[in-house]
Parts: sequence; C-alpha cells; structure tokens
Amino acid sequence: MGLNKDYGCNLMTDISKTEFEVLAAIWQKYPASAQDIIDRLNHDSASSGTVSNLECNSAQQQDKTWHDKTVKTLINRMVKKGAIGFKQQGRRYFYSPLLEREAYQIKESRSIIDRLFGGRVAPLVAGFAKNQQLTKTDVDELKSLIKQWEHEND
Amino acid sequence: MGLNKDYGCNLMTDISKTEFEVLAAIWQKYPASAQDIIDRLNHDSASSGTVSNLECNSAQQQDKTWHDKTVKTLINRMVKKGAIGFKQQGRRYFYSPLLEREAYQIKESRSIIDRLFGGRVAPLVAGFAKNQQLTKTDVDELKSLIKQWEHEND
DNA sequence: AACCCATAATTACAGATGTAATCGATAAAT
DNA sequence: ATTTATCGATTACATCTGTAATTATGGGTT
Repeated sequence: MGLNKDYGCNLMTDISKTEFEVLAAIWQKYPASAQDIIDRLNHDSASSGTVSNLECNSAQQQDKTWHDKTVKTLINRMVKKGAIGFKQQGRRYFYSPLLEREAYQIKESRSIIDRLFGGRVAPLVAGFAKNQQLTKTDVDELKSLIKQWEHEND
Repeated sequence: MGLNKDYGCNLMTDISKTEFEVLAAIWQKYPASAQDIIDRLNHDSASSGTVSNLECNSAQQQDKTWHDKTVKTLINRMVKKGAIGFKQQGRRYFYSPLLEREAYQIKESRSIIDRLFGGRVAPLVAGFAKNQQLTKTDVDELKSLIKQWEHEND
C-alpha cells in the first residue's frame, strides 16, 4: 500500500522552473532521498547544467537557501505530475526521475525553438552570434558537431 | 488622464506562454488595436515564429479560437507587467511591444541554455543532432553562420 | 433625449505555483 | 515505556494563469 499506484504512462505535465531545480538535483544521482535532494540544492550548488557553469552570465542567485518543507512540497507535486517516482525503503522514500535529463533537454529545446524560431535551430545560434555571445569554444564545438553530422549523413 | 502613468524602466516580468502568443501577434505589426490583435490570433494563424512553420513537430493546436475577452485580459496583464505599452487614439488604445522580438528571443534562449545546458550553445545543437532533428538546411545555415563568425573574429 | 454598441475597466473563479506550517505515524533515544 | 526526533501527508495561503463574464462609459443611431 502506498507504493506506486498510477505510475503508468503519465506523459509529463509541464514542470515549473522551481520544480525543475529540484528535478535537476535528482538527476545528479538517484535514487535520492528527500534529504539528499535538499542537501544538494543547498550545499552542492554546482548543479544546474550539464557542463560546469564557468561562464554563465552574471545575475546568478545561486546562494538561495531552500527550505526543506518547500522542497518536500515540490517533490510531492512532481510525483503527482508523474515527473518523478519513488520506491519505499523502510519508511524512507527514494526518488528517481521518470524522465531522463537528456529527454527533458530535447523536449524543452524543441519547444522553445518551435515557439520562438519557427522550428529552426540556426536562428537561435545566429542570435547568439549577433550578440557576441558566441565564444570560440562554442564555434569549435559546433564545427566538430557539423563534421560529425556530415560524416553520418553523407 | 489614463495615459501612461508608470511606463518607466520596468524590467519585464516574465510573461507566460499564453501571453507570449498575444505578444507575438503584436510584434507582427504595431501599434495594433485590441481588435487587430484578436483578428491576427484567430485568422492570420501563420504567426508564431520568425520563419514559416513548415516542419514544426506534430501535435499543433493552431486552430484554437481566442475569445476576445480572454485576449483583452492578456493584453491588460501585459500592460501591467510592462511588456507592452499603449497610446490612446480617441477612445481606442493602440498597443506596442516594449521589448522587441529579437531581444526577447535572445533573453529566452540565453535563459534556457543557461538553465539546461550550463550556458553553452553547442550541447543544445548536439541534442538535436543526436535525435535526427538536424536537417541539411540547419547544417548549411550553421556553417554559413560559422564562416561569418570566423570572418568577424579572425 | 433615449437607446444601442463598441471598447475599456472591473470582477470572477478554478487551477497552478511559490513558499511554508502543521499533523500524524514511526523510529530512535532516554 | 515515554519522550523526542524524523519524515511523509495534509493543509495554508497569497499570487499568477487561463479563461471569461459583467459593468461602465463615451459615441453613434433613431
């Protein structure tokens, strides 16, 4: 009782930005207890992205402290939404994402590119270029990607 | 009286997805009356993106009809948020964006790339590539962009 | 002048979201 | 065994969102 009841094929309602932060903490390593998640959100701050956030733009509020009650609420809501699941171990719950980070990234990228750029990737990159937000590293990575792509689609 | 009271430097609170649709309709051509906006949202459906939405993914609900009252509400909220402004002409209001589409695109792209990809563009493109969501056209455009970038940053 | 109509202003209302506090059950400590 | 510390469950509450309906007001119509 109390185990997963309607896990099924819950196609992931949208998760909010705050919920995403929590989800990101879970992606770090799971299954994770609520306390794990809270700790990660507070201490292990270097969590957000795939890559180390070296040159993230300014205005970062990364020192926000997460109240444990708040995190619990977010966790519960995400369980309800079908974004994460849990298994019971004694009377502790251990949570896991029901959607991999990569799948989420794809879904979100696709969404924003559809909404803002008519479904094409290049205009987004172009925007970055035009605003001097494209670094040499970015360009090198893109070139490498393209080479790879051409290799696979010759 | 009733003209712009606190237009000032309102740094644009977040706008919701629905509000964005309305904003997109305004970007099409402004100043625009409420009725203009409503008409665009309903009839001139080909509005969302910069580019024609040829190969947008499926599941598109573009035939949603916008209730005029709803649109008015959204317009008013965006005025309050400082996303759009208006000028009075007789007893009609004509609305204009206070943020250009391009600036919005940049802001949103930056935001998602920071949140999801540690601030780097390439991983987003890589995600597309890995999922066969990168077309030849995309690649060509990217190559052209890169050439341009390298020309400017030699 | 009286009435109607378009348009803006105000109000409505359910559900989502951010942010917690309180309640209840159980495990750990004394 | 009784008390206390934990942790999940339930409840709280203001604000934001989606979606409108109702009201007020100034111009046009009769």
